[in-house]
Amino acid sequence: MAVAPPRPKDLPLSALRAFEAAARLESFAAAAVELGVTPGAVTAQVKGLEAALGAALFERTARGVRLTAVGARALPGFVAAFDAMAGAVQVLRAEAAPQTVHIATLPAIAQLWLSPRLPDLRAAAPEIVVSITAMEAAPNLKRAPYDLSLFPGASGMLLAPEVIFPVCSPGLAARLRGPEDLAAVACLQDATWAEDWAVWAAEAMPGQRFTPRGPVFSLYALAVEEAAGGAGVLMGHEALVAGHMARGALVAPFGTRVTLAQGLRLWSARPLRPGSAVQRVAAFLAGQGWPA
Amino acid sequence: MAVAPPRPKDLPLSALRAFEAAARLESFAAAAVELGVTPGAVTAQVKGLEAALGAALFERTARGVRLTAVGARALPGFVAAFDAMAGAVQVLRAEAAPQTVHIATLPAIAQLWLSPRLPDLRAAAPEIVVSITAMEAAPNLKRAPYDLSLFPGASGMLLAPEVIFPVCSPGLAARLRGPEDLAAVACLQDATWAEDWAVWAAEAMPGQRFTPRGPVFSLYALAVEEAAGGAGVLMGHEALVAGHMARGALVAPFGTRVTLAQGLRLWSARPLRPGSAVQRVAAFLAGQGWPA
DNA sequence: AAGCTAGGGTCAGAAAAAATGAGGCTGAAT
DNA sequence: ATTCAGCCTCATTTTTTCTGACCCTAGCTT
Repeated sequence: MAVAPPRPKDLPLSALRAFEAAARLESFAAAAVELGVTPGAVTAQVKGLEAALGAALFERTARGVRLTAVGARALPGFVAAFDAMAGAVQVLRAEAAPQTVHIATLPAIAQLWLSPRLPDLRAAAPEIVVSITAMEAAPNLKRAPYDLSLFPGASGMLLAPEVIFPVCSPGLAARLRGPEDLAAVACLQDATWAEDWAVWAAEAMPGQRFTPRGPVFSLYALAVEEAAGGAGVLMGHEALVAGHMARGALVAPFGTRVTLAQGLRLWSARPLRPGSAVQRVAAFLAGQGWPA
Repeated sequence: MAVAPPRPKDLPLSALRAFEAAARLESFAAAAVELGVTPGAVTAQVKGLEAALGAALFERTARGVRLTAVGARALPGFVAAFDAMAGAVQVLRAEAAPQTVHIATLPAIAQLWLSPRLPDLRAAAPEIVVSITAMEAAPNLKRAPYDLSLFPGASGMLLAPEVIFPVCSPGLAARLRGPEDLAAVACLQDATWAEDWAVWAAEAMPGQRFTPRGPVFSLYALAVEEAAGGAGVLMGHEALVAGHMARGALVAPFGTRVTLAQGLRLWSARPLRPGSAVQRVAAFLAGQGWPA
């Protein structure tokens, strides 16, 4: 005979997630990217939340959004809550699929560094399933569903230093006497490492202005193939062109090598449990010495 | 020119919420009640989550569900995460509507204890909006969106002891010589406090079996009105019938009063910030002495 | 043994929520 | 003045979620 409980419904979780992302990133557009939706969806979610609360959370300007005092005071709790949620999801995933390891990395690293090492890894630990996701920028490991990330950076476990120097096919190399000959050939560039040529030139040709001319690639692995095919000179990252150099497809025509401050580094989302699949994969990757 | 990121989509939050509730309560049916949906909806959510994970989270039996080892290891993280989320929502609500206080209580307490005191509260703090939600059982304050809860219980701040004794209209009282006369009149009962008569009878008529006969109400306030109208004898809760007794509508025909172990108590969801609307309302309620 | 009950499962259809896509507005930077 | 990045709106579409009705099983009751 008890009456139906007309309870005040709670706030929708998805709207809270949109608020948290938008507030943390201080941008609806950035939040939309993070959440994988369109900006309009974020607008709608936040608007719905504000309507439910009866208070504004953002101040909108033509240049973007800024948190109101109310929103700013509420934000830290949500950041913590969603961090905790993501952590719980990681634990759940690990429990559900204890032999699967998810790795996030740059496309170039995935193809040129990680991929050649996978056969050995499979041989060493055939029961581990390695899942690799390529992306342009390192994910927020507190949130994204990856166990390991492999990116150039300044902190984390160093897997290989970043040493760069021009590489090209042996045939093309025969026609290059010195760095000044670069002006006469195509200099392949990669969009991800747009600064490479300038950095190297500053070392190899001090005082001279050098503007590389040649095709720009968005996939470094493709640029490597093109260079091996004789299309031009590419700024090689040692860790990524080592395979091609070892089999003679690429050679270094000049002696100048530049070591970048950041190297290829490994991060883990959470402390590695000894014996876990993640820990074993990390140990394998860390143990990959660099073939001289 | 960057390729569209085909990212692995995260687990749906609503499914995680269903899992958390079902796992914590160890019952899909109970989770459905807590979430305000039908059991079928919970089934579907959990099933979807299990499918996404590729692992079973519950063992189903005809008598209910039990967590699997995987589910059990994942649960604590989700409980913590949803607690944090609810806390963040509370903060957000408080920031958005700092002058609103949400109180959860029994219907009977709402009508017979709280309601008569609201005019004084409004007079003392007219800027505070008090929202009262009646429910059958005390909510989980860590989760439910209430600032204060007012229920019979053993812990929390005592607002009034629970003293019970029979009450009836003055006219009916004149025909009652002693407790044994109760067998000849209607004994009104309330579903929420089904044990009241037995408890009181054990004290007032030791050794005798006493089974109250009379209508059963699911709304105590209605039973009080009926009793005042002469419909029978009701087991009165002092804090709730005081108003009617003060104006003579109800009288206590017998001298035996029984004090229950638990009293009317006030809980708050989180520490009271001095000067906050919640703190002021709590102080007002706590300061309500009991008219002798 | 038959009936009852509590707790889950399933399914089709309905309802609600969320997302899209196209167009518009604003103000800072060029 | 023009461009451009960001946000807003709105109608429409897509996806998710929920319901409602019914079935199934195991433990109790009668």
